[in-house]
Amino acid sequence: MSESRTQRPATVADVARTAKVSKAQAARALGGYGAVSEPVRTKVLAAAEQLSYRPNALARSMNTGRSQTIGVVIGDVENPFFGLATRGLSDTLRQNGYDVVLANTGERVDVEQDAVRVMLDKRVDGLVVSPASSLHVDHLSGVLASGRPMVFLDRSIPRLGVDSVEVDLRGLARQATRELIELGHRRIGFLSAVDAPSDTYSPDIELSNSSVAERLAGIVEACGEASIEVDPAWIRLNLPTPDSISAATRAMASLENAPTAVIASDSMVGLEVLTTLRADAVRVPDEVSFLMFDDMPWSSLIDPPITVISQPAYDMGVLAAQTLLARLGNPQIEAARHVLEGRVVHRESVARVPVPRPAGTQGAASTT
Amino acid sequence: MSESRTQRPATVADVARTAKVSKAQAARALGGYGAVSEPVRTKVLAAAEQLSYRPNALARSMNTGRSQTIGVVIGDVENPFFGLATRGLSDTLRQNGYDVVLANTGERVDVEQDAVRVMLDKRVDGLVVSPASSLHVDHLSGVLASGRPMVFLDRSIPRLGVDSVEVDLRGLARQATRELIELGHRRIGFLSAVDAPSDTYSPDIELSNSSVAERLAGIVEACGEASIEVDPAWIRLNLPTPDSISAATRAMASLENAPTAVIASDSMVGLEVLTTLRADAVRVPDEVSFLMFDDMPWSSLIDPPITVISQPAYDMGVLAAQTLLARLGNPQIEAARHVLEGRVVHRESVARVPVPRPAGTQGAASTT
DNA sequence: CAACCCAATGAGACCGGACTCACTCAATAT
DNA sequence: ATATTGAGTGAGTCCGGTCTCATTGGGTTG
Repeated sequence: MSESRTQRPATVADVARTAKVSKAQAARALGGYGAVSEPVRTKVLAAAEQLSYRPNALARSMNTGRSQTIGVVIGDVENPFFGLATRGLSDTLRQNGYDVVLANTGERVDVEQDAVRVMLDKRVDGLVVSPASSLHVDHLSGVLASGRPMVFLDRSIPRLGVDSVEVDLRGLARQATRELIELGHRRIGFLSAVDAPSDTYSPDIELSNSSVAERLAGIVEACGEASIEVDPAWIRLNLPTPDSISAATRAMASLENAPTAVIASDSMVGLEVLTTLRADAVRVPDEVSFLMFDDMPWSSLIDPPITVISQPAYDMGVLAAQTLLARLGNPQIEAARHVLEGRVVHRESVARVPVPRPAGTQGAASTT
Repeated sequence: MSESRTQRPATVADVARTAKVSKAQAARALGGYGAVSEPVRTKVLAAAEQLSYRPNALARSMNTGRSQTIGVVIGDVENPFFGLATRGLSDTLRQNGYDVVLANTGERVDVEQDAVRVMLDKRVDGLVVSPASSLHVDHLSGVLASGRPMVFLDRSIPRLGVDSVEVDLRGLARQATRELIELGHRRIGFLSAVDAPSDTYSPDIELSNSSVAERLAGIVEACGEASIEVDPAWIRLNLPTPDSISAATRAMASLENAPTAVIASDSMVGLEVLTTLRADAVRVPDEVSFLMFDDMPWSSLIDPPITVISQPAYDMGVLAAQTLLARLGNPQIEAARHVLEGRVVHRESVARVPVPRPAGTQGAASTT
């Protein structure tokens, strides 16, 4: 009854001893390589079974150099877009025998740097990154230098020459904005959580997050086409918390030249904007038109159903995984930008611009 | 200009050679252990810097036996509850120097078994599992036998004597159901995606998923207290897809004795139920009261705002991580069930039962 | 001045697999 | 009958760290 408690797991050597063969033969039988006679194979497998032998993946990785693990570095799994993409990634990778190490950076470059470093130390076979910044990329160049394949998800940094999987956010933003303009909107707002050098827009602003930069660029381009001058106050950045989004929404609404249409950079920002509008009894779309990036299951359920720019998040994850797997198979493949189809889903939160009312009656706040 | 491309990363031996000291001394200086003279330490660190040396975490893990990695095995990151919990886990673990390997089982036991096995092979230091089944637990006992700490999240399997972090779902379900009963409801429906031996309820049903079993038990208990007999047709299980949820919702609504209140097992099921009700123009709460488990940001945004049973998902992740970390520090700690506070958040989707109408006028379907 | 202590150091074992190399021996080719 | 082949085998190296052990030598103590 004196079973050795927490006995250390059996090794090839243990199996070999039990099967009364050499370590090399046991390894061959277990690893399925080299030449092994039938009786030996049988003995070894029986011994392995008996000792419930399991290979130590660490030891194996050490001399194969392959860890069967992929690092996934994203801003926030909590964001449903990334949640879904992560599932696409993890489903696909698992089917191909890879595990996923997940790192959540909270969109902080320093955390990202650290996460990437640790993953390289752990010898991941490849990385999927949604880079927090397109300005600080030394750690990403480092990945390239290490020779490990990498794929960017949702964002890209063209000069690095890395595979990327994205959606034509700029085009979609342009399209959606054009539609707003056709409906008579001339003042279009945009809110994003993105970390930016200034809280509002300026023509020469440089956004570190390329995917938000694209969204904004599309909006600005469409405005440009229609010779609409964009008031910096309509574009609010640096909104990492619900409270800041709420405050920005209110600030924007109480502008003398408040936007008649508002675009949220993602569903999390959108949710907060909508909540604030609801709290302030601002009617959508009668008083403000609203649309947001990312289609969520609830988008069509709320009142009014929300017009959205939909991205195939799950498929993006799948494609990113496939791209990475392809590159693992053949590192020579030329890097490419994979652009998936997104689309504007028209629902009921966007309407023709309300008839302008006499100045001063708009909003509750007094602006002297 | 003939830089060696993709040069293999520097090792301790390389650093030692460059610094002109022994491998052992280099290792000591880099590892910060043993006795190293100041000049040697300086030389070694300089050499390491020059070669941009990074320790190979695999090699290190091999003889320390610790990988600084925790395995997280859950049903579905896409489910916002798990998404949030995962963030709580990963934030906390990262702060303590641990990485997270994520596995998504889709609630399938075979996938879970496989995931756990691979993680043990990779020598994770501990596991956080949301067990898909409380019936097939051999692989989980295996984890225990391996001596690696494990914590259950959201679910528990008491006989295994494993730490768990949960919410008193049974109590909350009982409370919510009692409230429905007080409002006059006598026919209460329940829908869940959980994999079950039969599609509907029976008193001796055995659910593999303990957290759904608790929810259901709470509902049944409250009905029992009020001497309400539960019609099996009110309880629909085995609803893994949106279509099946939708169909079950419709089937339930067209029963002669259709429930006057419906409880959804989680927000994903709830969303689909609500979408179906909306599509069928069933008014909530005028015609059916509705409530669901898990509070989502959109719960209060839709019309009507949804009454929910809220669980502190993020905090559950944090606590699970802390519990695991504590056990890593001291394996002797007695296993405990950690029960966090959840609560019923009253909003507007629950109302007094509608006045019964004459038989035959209820629902569109003819029941002869 | 001998005895002793301990910081500093290098050689090398070790973790657990993968794999190379040299060798045996029976089956086939000449 | 002899040469050639190759399946089958065991000994031992290697991956890149960690860590033990024995040795050296400057400083302290009796």
